[in-house]
Amino acid sequence: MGVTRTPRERWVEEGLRALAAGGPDAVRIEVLAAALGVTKGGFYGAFANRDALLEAVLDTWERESTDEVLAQVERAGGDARSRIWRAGTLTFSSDRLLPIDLAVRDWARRDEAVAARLRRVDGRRMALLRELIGSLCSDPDEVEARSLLAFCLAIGEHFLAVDAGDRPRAQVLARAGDLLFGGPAGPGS
Amino acid sequence: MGVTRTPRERWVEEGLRALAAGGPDAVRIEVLAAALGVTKGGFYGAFANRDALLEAVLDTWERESTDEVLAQVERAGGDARSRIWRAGTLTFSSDRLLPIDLAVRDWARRDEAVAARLRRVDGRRMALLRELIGSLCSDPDEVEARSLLAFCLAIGEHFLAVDAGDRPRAQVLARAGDLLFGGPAGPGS
DNA sequence: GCCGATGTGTACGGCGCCGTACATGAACTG
DNA sequence: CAGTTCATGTACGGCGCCGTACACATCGGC
Repeated sequence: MGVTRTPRERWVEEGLRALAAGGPDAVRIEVLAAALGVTKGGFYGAFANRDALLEAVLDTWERESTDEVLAQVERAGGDARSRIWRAGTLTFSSDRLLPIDLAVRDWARRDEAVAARLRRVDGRRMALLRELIGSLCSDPDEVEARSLLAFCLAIGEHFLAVDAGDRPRAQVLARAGDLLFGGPAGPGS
Repeated sequence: MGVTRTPRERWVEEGLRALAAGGPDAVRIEVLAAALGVTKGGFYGAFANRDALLEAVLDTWERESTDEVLAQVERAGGDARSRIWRAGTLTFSSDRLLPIDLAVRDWARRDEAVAARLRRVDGRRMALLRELIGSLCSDPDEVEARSLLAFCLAIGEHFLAVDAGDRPRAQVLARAGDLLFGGPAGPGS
């Protein structure tokens, strides 16, 4: 029997690349095939159609963004502040996950099924933030507000298009982190 | 001479609608024409091609998002906190501007010319925030951090997909606003 | 009312893509 | 070495869209 030269994962991998680079409309079977150096002939052996590929792409993204990130944070341990930082870094400083995340986030505005997935993912992320910030701050309303701010900072920072002004972006972000996780306003730093 | 039944502004208006609903890929001339109840015949009298329409669409968005919003804020007056709130509301609670803004923000990730426009727009918005928050807070580093947080909150809040948890979103946002603009941590409220 | 100018409908060629049908060829089996 | 099987190449029909060419109609000026 012939060898499977292009198994599902390779299509998914290339699909993730295309999604990250150009959004869901850029996930074109014939384009992916060309990028993989094959024709689309074998695609329909691995997937029923384009939508099935998009589902598989989202499955992979969801698993990597939640289970794998949370497992790594758990494994590395550390105090609350460093866990927050690690979770944020793994998700939003990753050349792999970040652009996919931003693309999915926009996609979710137009597709309710994608929005439902994103709610699951963001829900788990917020749960982690609430838990960790809850150990730094006692007022539950304030925990919620700080968690939302932290998440919005992590996301919004990448959608924002401001030239760094005079200050380096990293320094401003560090200062913002102080405000949220225990700067002068917090319960202790 | 014939009457212009479908002047440039109507194409631009419909283009903005399509952009807001489905991103730049959804701005299809034949689709807009159908929505306007005409054929694409007249389009190429008003525009050289599809790209020219997209430019005009962005021009309109940029003008409405900056000059018009800033003029309204200026006209209405009020103290710093209420001006911030008004600017945010005009931009990010508008059924018209908000979805266009989110679509442009994603588009900018893939198109450098769009990114440059967005930098101009966000730059003017951040300048306003710096100025207003600067009147509430003296430390310039902290002004920068709070401005960035405020902007990220305004943007990220709409890209986030979290079900409200137990608390109503508006209440959490209000609490976050307190943290940024003069809650217990601020220089005075 | 007729004429020329101008906006729009219609028809066309081309392109890129989807999904299907079938041919091909490579690997395993005996 | 022949037969079977399976992944892939190739060819095709269809669709939606872009941009062009041209016919038509509608209006202004005379």
